[in-house]
Order: sequence, then structure tokens, then C-alpha cells
Amino acid sequence: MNYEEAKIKFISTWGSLGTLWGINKAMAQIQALLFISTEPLSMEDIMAELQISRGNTSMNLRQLMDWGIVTKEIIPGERKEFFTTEKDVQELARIVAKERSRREIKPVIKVLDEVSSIKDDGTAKTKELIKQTKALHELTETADAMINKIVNQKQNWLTKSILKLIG
Amino acid sequence: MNYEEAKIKFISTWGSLGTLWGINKAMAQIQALLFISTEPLSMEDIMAELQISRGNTSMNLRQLMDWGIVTKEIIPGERKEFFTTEKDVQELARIVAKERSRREIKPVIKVLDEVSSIKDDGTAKTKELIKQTKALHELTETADAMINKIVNQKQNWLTKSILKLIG
DNA sequence: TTTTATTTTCAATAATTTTTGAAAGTTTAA
DNA sequence: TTAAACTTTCAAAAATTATTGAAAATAAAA
Repeated sequence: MNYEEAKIKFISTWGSLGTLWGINKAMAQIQALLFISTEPLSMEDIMAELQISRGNTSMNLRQLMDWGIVTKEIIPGERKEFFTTEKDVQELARIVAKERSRREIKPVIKVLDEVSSIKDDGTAKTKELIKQTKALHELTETADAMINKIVNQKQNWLTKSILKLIG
Repeated sequence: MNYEEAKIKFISTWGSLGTLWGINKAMAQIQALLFISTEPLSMEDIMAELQISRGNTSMNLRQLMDWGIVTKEIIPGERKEFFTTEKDVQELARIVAKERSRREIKPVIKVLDEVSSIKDDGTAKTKELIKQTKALHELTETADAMINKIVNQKQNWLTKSILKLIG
């Protein structure tokens, strides 16, 4: 596998993994492209590399900036805008975890809390609903807290020392 | 909020959260319905409750069984098939984590390994591709191992004692 | 066996999501 | 100013994904 092949394979794989961290294909591919690029890229560069339209590029770059993953670079003497992505994988994981928590998990925790707090009317089905949604509430809250804690750690959790700790 | 309202709210919220754990809306809603039901439900029951077609119900039940989340129950004297879901949230988390790892994360780790192993031709762009995909490979592998370890623990990680440990 | 109940399959349809491209908007330079 | 370079917006089109429903398949009962 040469450079070009590897690059294409990486971008397309990372793109289809987008769903796993809650973003769409084009968005993930733009991020992937920037992630392995040695210098900032313009919209033209991105359009050409990924063969996508101007509108698509513009909208997805905007979303990536909303997430805080991509930033605009001002290059002296250039009129075009250039873009870069966060290059540190750990920081990237931190941002993604925080955003998903805020956008998706926290709202669900709220609903689970509301639903599990209805008045117990004594019927079996109400008891079951309360019991099960309470359990789900606790699970979701703990998992959310855990992920944020791990990802926000100052020390490098990638060193796997933490794995031993948990084991 | 009364029982009916709470039930509807729970099912629809859990359904739209489906994407977060990688399954579609109907699939998540069927699971949610079974999760708060006090007894096994037939296909008819599910169709009526969720207002979805027979084909849809059949296909999504099959998928849930493939995941190992839902099981068929034989009820003596009944000709219809009945279904139940795993009721323990911790076990549910274990199954979901294991399946997602197998279906989605492991294949990505493999690609990242391949891509990061290309020959270093000395150019800056190749060096960057190798460096960044290596970092992503390590991140993904560690996160995958960590999640599986946490979720497979015998002791109840929901008790939050583990949170203190990590902190 | 034949009939009846039930489930599965799958082509067609519907719903949703993504992408395009051109007009409108903005910014910089002359 | 005005013009040129560049970006954003958004309605329409394309692509993808989910859902339906009826015919085919399967299983149980008569």
C-alpha cells in the first residue's frame, strides 16, 4: 500500500465511522483529511480532494467549527480562508465526549429522570416502568460521568496504566 | 405525567437514542417496549403498541435476536411466538459494548493498523499520515479495551466506587 | 393430508438525510 | 466607491435508509 492508497483508505474508513461518534460522512471525511494534512487547507483544496461541492464543504466545515474540532487559520497574504483540525487525539476525544454528552446524553438523562419519577399508583406495570427507567437512569448517568472523567484526565490515559487500575 | 404518557415518552426518547448505540429507531423502540413490559409480548402486541407493520416488526425482532438482546419465549398452549428482552441494564450494556466492538470498532482498528504500517518513504506527508493514524490506532484500541473491561467487571460498576478509583 | 395460524421475505413506496449549485451575501483590494 | 474574490444560504435533486403489505414459506392442528 502506497501513500495515496493509504490516504484514501484512511479517509473513507474514518468517514464511515462518523456515525459511531455522531457526525455525518462528509464531516468525518473533512476532519480526517485535515487530520493527516501537514498544512492548513482551503475550501478549494478540500473540495478537490474529497470531490464534494462547495456548499457541502462550507456547511460541514461550519459544523466542525461548532463542535470546536476545526479552526479557521488566517494566512498572511492569502485572501482565502484556511482550516486546520485539532491534531492531538486525546484532546479530540475530550471534545467529542463533551459535545456528545451535552447534545445527546444529558437530555436523555433528563427524560429518564422525569419518567422514573411518576407517581407509583401501585399497579405492576407502573412499578416496572419506574424500576426499569430508574436503572437506565443510573446506568446512563454513571457511564456519562465515567467517560468524562477518563477523557478529562491530565495524565495520559492512553498509556494503558489505567487499564491495570480498573482490571 | 401518568403511566401512558410516561411510557410513550420513554419509548420515543429511547428510540431516538438508538443511533447512539448503533441501531435504528424501530429496533430501539421494540427493545424499549419489551424492557418495561411485565410479561412477554407477541408480534401482534408489538405491532399494536408501536403502530408499525408486521414486516417491520419481524425484521427488527430478528435483528434484536441477532444482537442477543431479545429472546423468543415459548408459552405453553400458545401458538404465537412471544418475546422478552434482557432486563438487567448491566448485562444489556455488556452485550451492546461487545457487539459494537466486534461489528464496528475491531474492523476500524484493523484498517488503522494497516494504514499506519505503510513504508516510510521519507516525505513529510507520509510521516504525518503514519504518525496520526498510529495515534488514532492506539486511542481506539485503548478505548475499546477500557470499555470492555469496565463493562465486563463482575462487581457492580454502577455503584460509582469505580469513579472514585479513576478520579 | 389438508386446513389454518403464524412468520418471513422482499419488491415497491415512503420518509429522511445528504448533496448540489447557483443566487445572494460578505469581505478585501483597487 | 466599484469590482473581484470568496463564502454562505437554501430550495431542489439525489442518495440512502426505513417501512409497508402482500405473497411465499413454515409450523401446528384438525
